Amino acid sequence: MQEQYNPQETEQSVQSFWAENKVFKAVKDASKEKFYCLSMFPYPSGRLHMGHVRNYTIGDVISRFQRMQGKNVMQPMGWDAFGLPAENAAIKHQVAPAKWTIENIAYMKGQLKQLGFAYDWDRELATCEPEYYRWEQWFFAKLVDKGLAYKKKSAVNWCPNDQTVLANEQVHEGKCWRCSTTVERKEISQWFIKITEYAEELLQDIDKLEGWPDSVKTMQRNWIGRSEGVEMSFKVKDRDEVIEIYTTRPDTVMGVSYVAVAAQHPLAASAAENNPELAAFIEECKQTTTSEADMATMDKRGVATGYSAIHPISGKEVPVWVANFVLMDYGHGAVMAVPGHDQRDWEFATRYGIDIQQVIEPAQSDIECDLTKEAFTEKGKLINSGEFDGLTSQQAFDAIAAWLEERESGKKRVNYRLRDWGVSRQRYWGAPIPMVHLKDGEQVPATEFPVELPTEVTMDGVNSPLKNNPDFEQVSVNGESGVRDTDTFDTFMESSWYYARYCSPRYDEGMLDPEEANYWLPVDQYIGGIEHATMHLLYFRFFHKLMRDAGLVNSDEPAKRLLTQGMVLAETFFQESSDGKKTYFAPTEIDTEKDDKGKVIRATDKATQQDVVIGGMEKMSKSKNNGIDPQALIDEFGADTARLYTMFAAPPEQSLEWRDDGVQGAFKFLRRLWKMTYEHIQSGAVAELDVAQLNNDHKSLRRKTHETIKKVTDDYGRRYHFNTAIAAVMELTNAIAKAPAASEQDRAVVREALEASTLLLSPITPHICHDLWKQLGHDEAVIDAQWPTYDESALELDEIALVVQVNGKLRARIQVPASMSKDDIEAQALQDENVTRFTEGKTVRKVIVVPGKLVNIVVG
RNA sequence: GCCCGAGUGGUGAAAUGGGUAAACACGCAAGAUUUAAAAUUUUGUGAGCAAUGCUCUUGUCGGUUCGAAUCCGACCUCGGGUACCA
Repeated sequence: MQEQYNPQETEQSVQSFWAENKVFKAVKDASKEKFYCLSMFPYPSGRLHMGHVRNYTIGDVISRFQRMQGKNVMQPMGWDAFGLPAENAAIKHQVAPAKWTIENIAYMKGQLKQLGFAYDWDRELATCEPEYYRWEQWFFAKLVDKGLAYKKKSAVNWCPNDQTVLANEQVHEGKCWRCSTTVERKEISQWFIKITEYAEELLQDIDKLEGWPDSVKTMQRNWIGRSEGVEMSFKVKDRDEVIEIYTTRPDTVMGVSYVAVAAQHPLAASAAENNPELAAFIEECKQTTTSEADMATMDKRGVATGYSAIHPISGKEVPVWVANFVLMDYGHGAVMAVPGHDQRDWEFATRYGIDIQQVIEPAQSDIECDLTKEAFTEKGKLINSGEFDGLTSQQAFDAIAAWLEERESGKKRVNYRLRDWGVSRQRYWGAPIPMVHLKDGEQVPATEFPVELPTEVTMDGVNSPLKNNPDFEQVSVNGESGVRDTDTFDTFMESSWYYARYCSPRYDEGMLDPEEANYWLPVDQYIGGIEHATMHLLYFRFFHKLMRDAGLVNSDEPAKRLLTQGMVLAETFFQESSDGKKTYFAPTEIDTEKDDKGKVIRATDKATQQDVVIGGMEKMSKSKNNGIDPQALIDEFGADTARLYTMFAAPPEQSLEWRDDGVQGAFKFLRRLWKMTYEHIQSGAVAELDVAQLNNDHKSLRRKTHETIKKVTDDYGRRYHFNTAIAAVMELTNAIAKAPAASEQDRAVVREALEASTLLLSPITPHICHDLWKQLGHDEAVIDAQWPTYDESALELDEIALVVQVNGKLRARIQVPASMSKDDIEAQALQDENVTRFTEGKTVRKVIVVPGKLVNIVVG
């Protein structure tokens, strides 16, 4: 054994050992319990950043731990290869998206290998490969046949100058990020998948997700947004139209003082014909983005149509307004407005001088209700509501629904906030939507797959290379000539089923090999960023149910356990040009000045020495250019240090502001462990451990060893708190350093402690532990070693330390025999000198004894 | 705006089901070693004070409890998501 720890040498040789022996190849084996551990695959943006290192180290630690527990572990890796950044890079660097993506994959794969992750690389896949997306296209065609996919008009962000569709990310403060033109909404025809048909099941099955964090489950419930309400119609006076609305507060219906419709509502268009003010307003409403955050924070405005609607119960006339906050995509594009009992309606009514009617009064008189200040939005008792007066909100819900139902002007209805999934993207770098438009206007699925995306293309930044490309567009289906859809799929499509494809990635007779899929699925542990809580993780669950209903898998949910890692954040720096365009700087391009708390207070561009704006801590991403590349860290200290430091910095679920202050410390610890093992081996023969012969020093180190095994096993297997697992091993190694090593029996106890440390750390720092394990005299590789178990008898204590409090304040510490009774403990505590100082002259009112912990004496 | 989180020493954090606040590290200070430095190593390190001890301290304010970082209420700040970034 070498005296010095040389991470580069160790890591290279251990990695070759793994590769040559195909140590991580996963093969179906019905005799063993399987464990499918999956980390969310990366978008190949160019280089790994610390968020990736953190995510993949967590997955690797869990995989290695489960394997040492005897499970048949499968841990795959692949690439979420389609997406917008490739198109942006293509335009910026004049390189085809496919080429750029493939080069990035090659580089990042090299980085993942350097980090020593236990992947079965034979299962690698990239979503831009035709062998992958052909099955997605095939599956979509099935959904079309089943009526689960359909086409409808829907709004996109449109840049009228570039004549192109923009993603929300490409719109900054309502303006195009390239040319700063004001962005408009444009309605275009697009494909949708009926996720709403599965809304109820997606909601109900959240209860089955026992291993998922509550925060994610709550977010999904709220996202699906089930509500019970009433649907009713308001006739438009002197016209044929009817306005359909949905409300969750039918109890307030007698307080309706206007009806508001979306700017895109047909009634708005007809009213605008003779109303230039309204026409101008509708035109103006086009100039908003499609993002919900923008809609919700914008100034709420409206214009009256001049039409009146007839209240379905009272028969009273109320004005019809067009309002910018009513969404055409949600419900029927119209709402009833009750300013007395809805805050948004109240603000709108106050602004435009519309009546505010109180129809609900508080159930108790001590609840404040002043409609001149704000709406009263709580439930209560009905007033000013004719025959419904006196009912509670709850009773009125049913009574009003029944009243409407009898007269066929309304009914109860369950509604969901969840909308159908729009999957059409007017972009090039994605999986082509396999639909063909025939001459007669009919749209039919392609019959041959894949519908291959041409990869030798040039991007001009405006038009998709698929458009006006006869080689791609012209096609014949069943002898009829047609034109292909030139849109591509939302990239969430690919990431919704990759986990299933990993089970049989080369299978070419179908989307999934049923035997493999049903052996490995569901995923036992899924790991990824919390930012995916609603969208990806909902589509992922939805797709699993679609595949189940197509007979491809036999489970209801795709993943048993979910670990959402907190984001790795880093400071962002940018400069803003006069037209509002932001240029982001990488942290390496910036010099910073920090205050004494380490907060950045000034930043300058290294190249120009100009000040730049400090944008705050944000998640590491390509678009903010704030990713920290782990390469320098790996080059200097090795993968084990990078892995150890990342795991030691914080528990996985916590977000982490990146700083590398402690990297040296992690490296130092590994060097110390190496040296300690080296010295132990040099120090001479080791006896067989003889438990009967142990002295107190031996017992104490041995107790520490077994306490550590117990704690670390719990931290890995149940808590997923790797930072405290590492701290526990550090404590153990500190104890080893202080332990005597003179006799053979001394060294036997030390040997046991060192072997435990090596095994316990091996999931986190697998390279060094592989070497140390061999040096400690084992033939098998550490990855094939059995996870250690603790010896209950080693944990036993004769005496325990208790804390004594007086009125909740710590006053004394006492040593008592472990078997002492509560009464005797109480007596001993009351006699303690440090206690009597505070109890003297006072009455002891109560004594609380918490076994094994403390005694609290209450005096007064 | 709405939904979900988080806030503890100079710093990263720990305290697992209401029971000793600050484990384990980083940094810093002093010592040993060294011609010197690095490396290594020992000790100290929440704040204040009349310092063998006492008081205060987990974003702020209030509450429940023998006992609160932990539970409840209100607020402040930061992060994530908000349906075309992935």
